[in-house]
Amino acid sequence: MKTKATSLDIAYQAGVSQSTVSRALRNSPLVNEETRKKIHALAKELNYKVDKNASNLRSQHTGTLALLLFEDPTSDDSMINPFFLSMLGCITRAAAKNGYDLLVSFQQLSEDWHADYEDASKADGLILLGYGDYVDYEDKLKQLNEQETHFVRYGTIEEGQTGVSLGCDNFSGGYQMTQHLISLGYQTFAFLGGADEHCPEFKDRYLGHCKALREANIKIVPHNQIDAISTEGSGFSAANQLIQQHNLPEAVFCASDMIAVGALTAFQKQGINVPKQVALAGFDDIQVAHLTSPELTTMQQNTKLAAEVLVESLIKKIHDLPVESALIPAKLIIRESCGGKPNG
Amino acid sequence: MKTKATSLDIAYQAGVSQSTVSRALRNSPLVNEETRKKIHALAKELNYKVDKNASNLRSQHTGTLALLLFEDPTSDDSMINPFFLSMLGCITRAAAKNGYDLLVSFQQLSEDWHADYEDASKADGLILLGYGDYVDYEDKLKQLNEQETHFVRYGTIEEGQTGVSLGCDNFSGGYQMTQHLISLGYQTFAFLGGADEHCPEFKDRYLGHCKALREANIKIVPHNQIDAISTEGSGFSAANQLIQQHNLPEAVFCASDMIAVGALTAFQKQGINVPKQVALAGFDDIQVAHLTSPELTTMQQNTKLAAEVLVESLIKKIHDLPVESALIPAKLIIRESCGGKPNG
DNA sequence: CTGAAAGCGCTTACAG
DNA sequence: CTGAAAGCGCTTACAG
Repeated sequence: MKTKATSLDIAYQAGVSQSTVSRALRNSPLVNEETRKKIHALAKELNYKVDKNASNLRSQHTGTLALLLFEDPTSDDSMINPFFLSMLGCITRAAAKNGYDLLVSFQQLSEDWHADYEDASKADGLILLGYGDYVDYEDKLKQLNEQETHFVRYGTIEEGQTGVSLGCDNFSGGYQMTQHLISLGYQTFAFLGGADEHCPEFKDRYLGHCKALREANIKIVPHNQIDAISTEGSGFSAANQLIQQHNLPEAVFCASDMIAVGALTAFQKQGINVPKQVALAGFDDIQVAHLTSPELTTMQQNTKLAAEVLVESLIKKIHDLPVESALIPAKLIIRESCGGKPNG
Repeated sequence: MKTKATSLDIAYQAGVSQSTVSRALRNSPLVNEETRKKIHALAKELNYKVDKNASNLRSQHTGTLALLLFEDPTSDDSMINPFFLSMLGCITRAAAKNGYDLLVSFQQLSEDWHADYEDASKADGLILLGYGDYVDYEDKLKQLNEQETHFVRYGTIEEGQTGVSLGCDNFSGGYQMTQHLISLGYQTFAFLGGADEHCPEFKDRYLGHCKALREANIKIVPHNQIDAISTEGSGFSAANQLIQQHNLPEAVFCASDMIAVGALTAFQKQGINVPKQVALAGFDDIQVAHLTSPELTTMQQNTKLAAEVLVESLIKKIHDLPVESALIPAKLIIRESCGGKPNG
């Protein structure tokens, strides 16, 4: 085994003290330009890198962010929700852009996630991501807060909730989509997706949906709201249940694209044409949304922006700057699955 | 700011030495069962976690793996290749299963990736992932090897290559798929995807394709191999180029599903029916493959297994155990896009 | 601008 | 089974 170079080796070869090497490497203005250059050259030559554990231990911060991804326990073990996977990609980029490393961890198993990362000095702060049932997590979030652990979560904003939450404007998204469907002339509706406090983002989408319906004097049919989690299989089942109820509505708004994709298959298997016999809309604008046939009309979440806001807010929290919860607007993407004229 | 509990705090409260606390917390058999329990209880009460930086520094290993994801520089900035995103998910799981944390990093920018992680004691080893142009990287890999940095890469296996490589059996995959197409009665073929040393996995798929063709005495038409990288847009362009060449072949084998998805759109825009007028096959079996219409016949990569092998091999390397390069078989998934009878 | 010294919070020989 | 002590490789007051 080769032995790794340390700052002492460099100090020895440069004929300066170890402190000076440390300063030079961090480009402290306290160091003479020439010695600084000499030391940098030597470091490069010896393939020296500052030991992160040592510097973290000494300076008491890590320069890394931990992303904790909560998965729907019911979802297929091998598959991660594509929306979160894409968020993960954007967050990694955003973290790198801000000079932080990113530790990624799936959290369906560990019970101790609320403490494992920042408390163990693995990360300076946590990003919580997932269609998590924050009702269940609330206690742990409280505990995080008491321990002064820095965290931000991606999700809904609620009265009196613990910590900072960044999220998509689900209510307005549900509202906009429904208005669009109404403007297309549809009169009867269904909503596929859980709508209670255990799936708060879906609930907000549903509430926005209902608001648009009420404004247009369209009756809300309670049994046309059918629970589903964000998987194809769940969307498939929910759509089949809807079909069996008879009186198929003219338009079906799904709480997520994954649900919509499953519903699309269900309709097509029953010989029900989308959009001619039923209009179908999703939410998220994941990649598959424009690859189905018909292409899916949906509300686009701006994952890149969301990731940046998440990372930047967390960094602010780490530096004890004030951060507010905030909503990120969703954008209506009109394609083929609802009839009307596609705009993109 | 609250001050974090240290092992000394626990030692004080438990009335033992700090060494004993350290031992107890790592469940050393050297510690009396009762004191062990007392210390664990105290740790929980005080919300104590072992400081990773301190323990890593002292023990000289990190318990984390770094995943370096090389992206096709030409691909859309906001979008990560879905195949690698799914690998990422599986690798995170596999790392967790083996008790390691995972540091994730995209590497299109940094020049120093070959040293940044293990040398800085951020990780015990590196996983290299991406349709990377390993021709360009070879020098850096050599350097990694010289520094005795532990790494494994996901990719092709080549004569005299540096380090351990795990990958899909692309050659056999290309061969199998082509045999399947031939068995369906197709006589003329195109291959969409780069086939030179800069995209070694595509090249192997192409070589397997050619072997099957030769065995069936089917002429290989060089201008029917059209370069493409693994994006929809590139697949779209390649298919359009093929269409403009006239004499559309009966079957088009795409080097990846993303290419196939783009090609499908191109064919459909030109009113060319898939599979009636042209059969279309992909590779990877990414999620969208079964959502297109017609559903895509493809070669499935076993991402879960690949991730586990990758992680386990790297861990072996870290422990200086011998590791061999290995190929993971791909599986033919017959759906609709090539005609014939779907099997699943 | 530079150096000597302390100390971050652990793990691990060493001695008992 | 337990404790006292050294030391991992840095950063950072402190003194000059």
